Amino acid sequence: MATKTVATEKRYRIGEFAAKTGLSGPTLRYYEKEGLVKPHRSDNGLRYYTDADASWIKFLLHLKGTGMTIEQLKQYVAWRAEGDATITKRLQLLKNVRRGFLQKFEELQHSMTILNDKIDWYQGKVDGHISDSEGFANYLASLNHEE
Amino acid sequence: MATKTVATEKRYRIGEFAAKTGLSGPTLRYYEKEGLVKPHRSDNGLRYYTDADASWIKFLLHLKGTGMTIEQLKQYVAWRAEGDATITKRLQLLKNVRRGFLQKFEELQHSMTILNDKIDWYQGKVDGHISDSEGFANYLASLNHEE
DNA sequence: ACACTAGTTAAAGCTGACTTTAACTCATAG
DNA sequence: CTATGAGTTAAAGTCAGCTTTAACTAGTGT
Repeated sequence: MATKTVATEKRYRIGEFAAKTGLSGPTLRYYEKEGLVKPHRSDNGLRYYTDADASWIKFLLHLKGTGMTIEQLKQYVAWRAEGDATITKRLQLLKNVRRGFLQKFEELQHSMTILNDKIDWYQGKVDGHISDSEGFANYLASLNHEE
Repeated sequence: MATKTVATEKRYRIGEFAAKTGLSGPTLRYYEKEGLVKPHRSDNGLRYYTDADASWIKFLLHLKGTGMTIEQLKQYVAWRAEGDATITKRLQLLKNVRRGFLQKFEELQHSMTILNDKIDWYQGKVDGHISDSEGFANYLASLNHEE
């Protein structure tokens, strides 16, 4: 009789999985309570997570990183659970998220410009390239940057 | 006897100034309590702000936009009030802020890539370019994108 | 056997950044 | 003269997103 070998996927308990994903144990339980992730349970009742769960969490964190709130993620997850019928809704949601994100992104770039200008201005003062009396507004104007 | 005309700068009361800066009245008072902005007072005791205050607020909001917390802004403002002796400290603070910001910015770009890919993937499903069975992980791999 | 570490739950607490409320005054139009 | 609207203060409340606590159980190393 041949022995059947089952390729068993790696099981991560919450501590190991927390380290793997960069989240804390409590945060993982919190996400579970919110329905964002559904870990499995081994015979002894302890949670375990798989590599597939890790990919899922990473994807969620990317969505979160673009500005989606936990509530929006919950909505997304709920639609996902409903199956293909909700694909257009999910697509629409993600497109809305992207619109908001692009808007925020432009503001970030502008803020970055101002921050860089200010750093250059301070650096100029420190290095003596900019006169003691030249104000930042003047300096910005000289760069054709606003605000 | 010639009459001396003083060019008086425009005075904004809190409501008008709130509209001008996009902040709320309460937020302006909150910022004042935190020492981030010092409005002036007219004879009747009401706050007023000037265009210079507006520039200052806009600059603060840009710094805030790059990830500085209110606490960091308070530190910055405190150093500024101490005069030129703290210029290197301020420069250092802003450089630290920039380091953190650039880090976050890269993560944002990565998240953006993932979001775009996901949207394209859904779009492909909706348009029928992507087979019902092709998973997102596969799709990402086909683009040489990770996670 | 006993300590130590990791896990379990529900619930309360925390942080940052405001927002809202309460109770008031002051300036101006009708 | 009184109603309206904007301003004033201090203090309490809100919200998202965790984090901490309390009180417990279960598995592992010496």
